[in-house]
Amino acid sequence: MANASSESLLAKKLNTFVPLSWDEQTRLRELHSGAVRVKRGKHLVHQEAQNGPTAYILQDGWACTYKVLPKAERQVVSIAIPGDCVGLRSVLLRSPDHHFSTLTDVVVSPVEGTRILKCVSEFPRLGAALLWAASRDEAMVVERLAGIARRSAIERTAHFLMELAERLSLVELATETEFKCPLTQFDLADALALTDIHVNRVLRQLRERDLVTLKDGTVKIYDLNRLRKLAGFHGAT
Amino acid sequence: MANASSESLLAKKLNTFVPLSWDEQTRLRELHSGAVRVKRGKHLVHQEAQNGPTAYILQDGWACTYKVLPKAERQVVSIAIPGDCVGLRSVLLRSPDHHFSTLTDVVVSPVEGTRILKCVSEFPRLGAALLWAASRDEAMVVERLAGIARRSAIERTAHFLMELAERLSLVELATETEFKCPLTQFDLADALALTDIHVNRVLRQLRERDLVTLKDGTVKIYDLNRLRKLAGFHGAT
DNA sequence: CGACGCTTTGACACAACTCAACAACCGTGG
DNA sequence: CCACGGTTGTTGAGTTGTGTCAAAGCGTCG
Repeated sequence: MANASSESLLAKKLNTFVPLSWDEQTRLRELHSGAVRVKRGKHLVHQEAQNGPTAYILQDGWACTYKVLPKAERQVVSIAIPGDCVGLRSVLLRSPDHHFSTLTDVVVSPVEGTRILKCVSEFPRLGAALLWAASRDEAMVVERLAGIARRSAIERTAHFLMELAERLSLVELATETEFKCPLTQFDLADALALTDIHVNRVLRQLRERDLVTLKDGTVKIYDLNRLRKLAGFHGAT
Repeated sequence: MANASSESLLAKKLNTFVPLSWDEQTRLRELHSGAVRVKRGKHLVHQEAQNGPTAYILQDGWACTYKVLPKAERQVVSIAIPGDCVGLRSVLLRSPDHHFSTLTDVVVSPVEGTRILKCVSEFPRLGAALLWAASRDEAMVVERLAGIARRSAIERTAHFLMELAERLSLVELATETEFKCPLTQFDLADALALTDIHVNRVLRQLRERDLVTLKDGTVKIYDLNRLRKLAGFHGAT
């Protein structure tokens, strides 16, 4: 799973929203110059340094933010794919109290909050783009809330996979019919609010209905229309 | 259910976070000078006027934001009580695609987005306070997500009531043991992701266990400690 | 008075969870 | 080389929490 190109995925994504000038692009590039490798299953400590909370730009690999409840295991709040920022909201707003962890081996660029804020004030359009990204995350949390609340396990799963497909294709990590997905069934369970066992059964159903398969870390979509209908997926946040 | 005092509830709430100067207070007051009555069950149209999206400051009564899914009924995303802003996030970020509606007869002050933004840039501390309020909302959405995902119906309900109690006491609309709650069991069902029928059963259980009652629009808490334990409530966002 | 909105209750169905195995696939070390 | 434990996936049998359907009670308001 190599980084697709030398151009930053984040830049690519933001570009589809607000076309960025060359100045802005380079500045963005500077922001995530320092890349760090982190092993899978690690906690990204979002340290309250003197420079405010740290955000992480994901260059490669997947991560997630989650919450732990007293009794149950963790509930994944959002999944981050290459080109996403983890902890951006914590910088813009002040929402602590959920954790970040890596789902695969990962390459990240830590960015101190103050640097982001400074950058935003110097390049307002960049700020607008980042805000867009943040509000997109926000919208996804709400969508997920509604989904978990009101969709059946199979609809939820279908929807989740389609959302992933859409997001991944924004950074050119997915085609119409296929993409890599390193999530285990445990991870899926944490994200979908199901048991790992039930995730397995649901995946079987999806397979038996010739809709999607998830095998060896790759998702293949066989019938986009029926899948979309099942998920009640509207797309394009 | 009269407006508790001549002082704005919003001001009261923000004050507990950032002490506001007299200037800031008056400016805040100016923001919601125009009060409008709206009947219960109305849609608050969050019109995309030339002045950007409109937010509403709730002076009196309750409202909610919700999403509608293709199949199911609506899912309430957040409940707004007096002193809250509806649609603030839509102003700061750009998250449309959920709706606002009133749960009771209501008194609101519509505020155009641009006015808020202007005010924020002139009075940064006020901005900080508003951001705090927004991020608090955000945190509650996440908490709700986790709750719906991982808590049982009774835990969820208990938690929800405690959250309400805490928020209401911030604007002095709740004592330690009692507060007014105009929500019907249908409303609760929409918020808790349950059926109205099951809400009823859950409320009965809570009553039979001598924890809380909801009767004639008032919630009475009988055993705070056990309730807190049941809900896994940590309080103080 | 009837109509309507809200609550309460019961009987039943089903989706998802729990518990319990087992199979396949690693990488590691003897 | 094989044995090993650890991780992930697969499947079955039985349980349970919620949803569904149906009906009735009770205020209030017109």
